[in-house]
Amino acid sequence: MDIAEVAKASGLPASTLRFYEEKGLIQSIGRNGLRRFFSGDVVERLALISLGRNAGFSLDEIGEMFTVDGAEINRALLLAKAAELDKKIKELSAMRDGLLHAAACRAASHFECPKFLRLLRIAGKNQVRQPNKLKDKKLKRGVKKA
Amino acid sequence: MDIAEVAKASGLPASTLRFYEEKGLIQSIGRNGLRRFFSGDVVERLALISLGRNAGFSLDEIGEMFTVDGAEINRALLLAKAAELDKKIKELSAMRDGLLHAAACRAASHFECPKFLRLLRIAGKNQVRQPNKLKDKKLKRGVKKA
DNA sequence: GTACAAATTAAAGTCGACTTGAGGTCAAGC
DNA sequence: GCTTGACCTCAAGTCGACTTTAATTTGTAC
Repeated sequence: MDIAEVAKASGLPASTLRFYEEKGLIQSIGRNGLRRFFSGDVVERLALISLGRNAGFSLDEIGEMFTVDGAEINRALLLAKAAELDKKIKELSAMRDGLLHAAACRAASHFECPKFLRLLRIAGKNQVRQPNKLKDKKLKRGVKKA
Repeated sequence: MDIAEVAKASGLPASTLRFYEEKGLIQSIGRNGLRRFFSGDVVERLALISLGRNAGFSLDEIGEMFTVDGAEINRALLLAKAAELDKKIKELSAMRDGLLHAAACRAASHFECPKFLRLLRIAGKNQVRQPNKLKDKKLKRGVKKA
């Protein structure tokens, strides 16, 4: 497939595909003159990458996770990442419950509501700071605002 | 409390506190000369902000969510954000299961494993692109690498 | 054989969330 | 009365993940 086809199939702009190739996340299977040529597999790989990004992993992490070093995958790393996600899921659940409660609660300030405060503390447990995330901004191609 | 006390109590650097104030996320209750003076409440508010960041909301979103416009809170917005989190939670769960499976599965390439591919597709449903997230990098103060 | 849409490169720009740096103010201790 | 350390402001810098731009270079259709 040429880059335009991959772009259409994956929903990613060609510039991103080139960028990913440069980072080593995907590979073109050759060139037709200057033009890259990709195997169909790249589309699934891109899906996996998008998934990882969506789950909050950086491109570098994704690279580590899904590269076969030799023939042996980094199983320990995958398990660690799974555990990370699990923790994150618990935090998000607490946050969601907090929001739902805040929307329903009648206390003028949430800080006066013991239930809310309790959720705050639960969610605050083993918290991990991170740059920025989730936010859906540049959902230009294919995906519409949630 | 002065800024150093808030910094210690919240685990955030003073520079961040100034930045948050500038963005309108927190307020100092006055000045002692040049020096800001904060009420103790700000610490809980900061906890809430950290929580929101951790859940993937941008500072602007957090501002919208937890500002009392008039006396009436944005309940609809809170519900919408809760729903967003709920979706995210489902995606992360699928991803986690995918990782766990990948770590256990014997197929040389995951792309040959139907179970993995199925998880891929499930998680890929109503996906939402986002800038970058989760990653714990600048966890300098208080919080250690996960 | 020529035009042109599409691909290529390298470099620079963007965005959010902070951090860092330079230069200045001020209360307290010596 | 002067140094010091904590705080201040404003501007510029950083980081990850891309995007944009400008200047080419084609493959392909006519």
